Amino acid sequence: MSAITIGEAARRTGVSAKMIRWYEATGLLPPATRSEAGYRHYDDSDLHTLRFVRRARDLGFSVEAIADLLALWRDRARPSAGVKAIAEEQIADLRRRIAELEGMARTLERLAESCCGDERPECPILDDLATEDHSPVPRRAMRGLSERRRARGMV
Amino acid sequence: MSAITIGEAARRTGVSAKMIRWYEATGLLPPATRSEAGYRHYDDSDLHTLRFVRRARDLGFSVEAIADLLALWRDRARPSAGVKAIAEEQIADLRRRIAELEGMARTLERLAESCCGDERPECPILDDLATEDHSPVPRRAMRGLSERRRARGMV
DNA sequence: CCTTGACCTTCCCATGATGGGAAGCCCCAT
DNA sequence: ATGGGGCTTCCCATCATGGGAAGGTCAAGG
Repeated sequence: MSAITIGEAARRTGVSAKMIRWYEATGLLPPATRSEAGYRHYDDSDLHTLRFVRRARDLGFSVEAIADLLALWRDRARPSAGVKAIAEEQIADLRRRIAELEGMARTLERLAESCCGDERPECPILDDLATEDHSPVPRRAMRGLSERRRARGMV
Repeated sequence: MSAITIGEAARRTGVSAKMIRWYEATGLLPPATRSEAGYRHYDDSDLHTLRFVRRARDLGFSVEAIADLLALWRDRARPSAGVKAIAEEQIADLRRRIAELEGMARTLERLAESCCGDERPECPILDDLATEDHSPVPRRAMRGLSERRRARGMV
C-alpha cells in the first residue's frame, strides 16, 4: 500500500532525500525498510515522523534537540515538563541570538545614518571600524564564542 | 621596534592566532613578514588592520564583506556610497535573520505558554509538532534555503 | 526484448568561521 | 644544556546542508 520511495517522501514532507538519508545515518531516524533492490520505503507513520522533524527544524531546534523531542513524543506517558523545558531552552537561545543581532543592527544603522553615502570619501562607517578603542565591554559580553559564531550565521 | 609575534598580536587585537593565520591563508590579509626562523611578525599598522577586521567581524560582516571594506578603507579616494551600500546590505541581512528568529521565538512562546509543564503527559507543544498541516504559507515564504540555513545558526 | 530516462544507491567533497590537537622547530631564562 | 612556552604546518571536527560522480533499478514505449 503506502510504500513510498525516498523521493516521494521528500516531496510529501518537505525534507530533502539527502537529509532523510543523513538523519538515518546519524541515528535521528531508525533505518528505513528496504525493497529487494535496496530502495528505502516509507509508510504513513514514517511520513508523520518526517513532518514532525521538519516542523521542529523550522522552529530552529537542533537535530540533537529534535532527537529528544522525538523520544518524548513516542513515550505516551512522558511528563510534559520535559518537553516544556526543551522548548524554553530553545526560546532562550533564540532570544539570545536575536539580542545579539539586534545590537549589531542598531550600531550599523546608527553608523549608516551618519554616512552621507555620496561620491565624497568621508565615511563615518570606516572611521568607526578603524577606531582603536571599541570599549572592551561589548567584547567581554560576547566572550562565549559559540554566540558570536552563531550570530554571524555561520551556516 | 614594534615587531611582534602572532601570539602577542592576537592578545592585543582580540583576533586569535589561528584566525590570523587563516585570514592570511585565504587572502583577506597579505602575507606577514617573517623572521629568519619563519616566525610571523606584525607592526603597528598590521595591528590596526587586525582591529579593523575584528570590529567588522563583531558587527556580523562576512569575511567576504570585510575584504571589500578593507579595500575601500585603503583607498583614500573612495566614494562613501560604496561603504554605505555594503553596510546597508548587512543591515538588511541582519533584519531578515532577526525577523525569522523572531517568528520562531513567538511561535514557541505561544506553545510553551499553553503547556502546563508538569508531570502530566498532555502537551500542546508535541501536539503542534505532530500536526500534519502547518499551512504551507510560511514554508513557501522560506523557500530561499540559505535563509533557513542561516536562521538555524548553522554554524 | 531493448533502450531511455527518471529514479535509487553509496561515497566523497564543499560550505563558513572557528577551535583542537599533533609533530616538530625555536627561543629565552635558569 | 635543559625545560617550558611559543611558533610552524597539517589534519580533523563542527552543524546541517547541497552537489555531484559512478553505478544499479525500474517502468514505459519502440
